[in-house]
Amino acid sequence: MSKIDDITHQERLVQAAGCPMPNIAKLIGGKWKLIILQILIFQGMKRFNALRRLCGDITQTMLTNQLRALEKDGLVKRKVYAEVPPRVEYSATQKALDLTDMFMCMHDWYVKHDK
Amino acid sequence: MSKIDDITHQERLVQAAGCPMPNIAKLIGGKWKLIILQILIFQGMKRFNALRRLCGDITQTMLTNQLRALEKDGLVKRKVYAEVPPRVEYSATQKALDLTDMFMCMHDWYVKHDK
DNA sequence: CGGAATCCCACAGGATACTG
DNA sequence: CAGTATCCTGTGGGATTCCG
Repeated sequence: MSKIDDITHQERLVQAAGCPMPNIAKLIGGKWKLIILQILIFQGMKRFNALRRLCGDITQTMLTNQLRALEKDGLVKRKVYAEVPPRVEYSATQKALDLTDMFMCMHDWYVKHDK
Repeated sequence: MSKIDDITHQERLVQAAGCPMPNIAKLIGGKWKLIILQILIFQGMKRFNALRRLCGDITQTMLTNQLRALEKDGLVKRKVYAEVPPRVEYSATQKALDLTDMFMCMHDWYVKHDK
């Protein structure tokens, strides 16, 4: 590792030490948000009921709530088609896609320690 | 990026897509665990009351609970000194230190999107 | 100082029914 | 199909007290 990279790394360490976790928890905390985001980020756009099935045993109400919150925070895009029966498609925004690295870190860590 | 690196990256993406988030949430979810871990990882060993102050307004009971849970999951080391008054020091285990990358990802993401 | 024991409650999360 | 609208419950988290 070069000297400049080393300095950059140290700087990132210092910065990360002060990162406000409560703010992050507001965005991606709770029982379902990471699950929903993982699906939309790695599997792409999904319709409501498809997402519902992939989430496991989440209820309609809860899925709606979580999706609304994620949408409000700019993590999920909601596209409604004017059709009958109705069709609504959910997908990850760029902001959500930028969490890909974090998900991979989590996965690598999980595999290393708990698999 | 070389071809082999590219394949590795693709493979990591596929793997991460199936990473069980509920299991991870069990380990580092909830209101306090990420905060506690962040302190111990980036600031090193802390005594109980020092940790308490750094956490903000966490109660003794809750801090004890969270530390016990983290210790049980191998994320926190607890060292008791046979002194009067008692002294207990908490520190991050290697398993917790391996979360450093994840914290930096979170921080970079937070800075990019919400700072 | 660093807890354990108790009691307590708001609210995250869930079950059910109804609807455009 | 993709939602609301209600009502309900469990538990994550908190306040207080006591203790070695």
